Amino acid sequence: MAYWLLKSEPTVYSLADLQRDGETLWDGVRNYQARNYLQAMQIDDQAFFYHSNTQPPGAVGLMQVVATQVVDPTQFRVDSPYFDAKATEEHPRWWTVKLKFLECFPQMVTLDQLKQTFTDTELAVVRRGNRLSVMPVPDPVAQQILSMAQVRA
DNA sequence: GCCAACGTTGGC
DNA sequence: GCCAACGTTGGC
Repeated sequence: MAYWLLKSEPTVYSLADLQRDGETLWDGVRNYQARNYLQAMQIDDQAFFYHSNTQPPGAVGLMQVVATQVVDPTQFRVDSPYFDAKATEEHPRWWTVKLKFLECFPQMVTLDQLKQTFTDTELAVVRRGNRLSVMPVPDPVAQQILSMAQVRA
């Protein structure tokens, strides 16, 4: 079982939204490196929900992968901001995963805490200027984040 | 609101 | 295929 970190701006889609919905399709990712990570995800992998563009930013909860290799439907919708004219039903360009809510951390693990604890090779999100919205988290790093969040690992 | 980082686009 | 211009992300 692997761990990941997924960013979302809470004004767009927050952990509270996921808690309400139960599960969600993580659609709209339009970056090839992020897509490749999404394609590498396996059922039962877990992902940290990271709130970006907030004060403070940080990891706020945990999700679980419940469906993999899902074709992102927004690429075909002309009225969607994620529409991609080069994608066809026969040859889609963008895949994603479905995630379910697992838990909301008793306390947020802030970016500041993450920066104090990990190097940018251990955890890419702490690298200055990093814009990648989907990234792997090595298992020992994930265990440590869980303990910082006061969640039993 | 500013701007660093960096991916994408398009002219050549 | 190079690279300047541009657009976006996201911390500060």
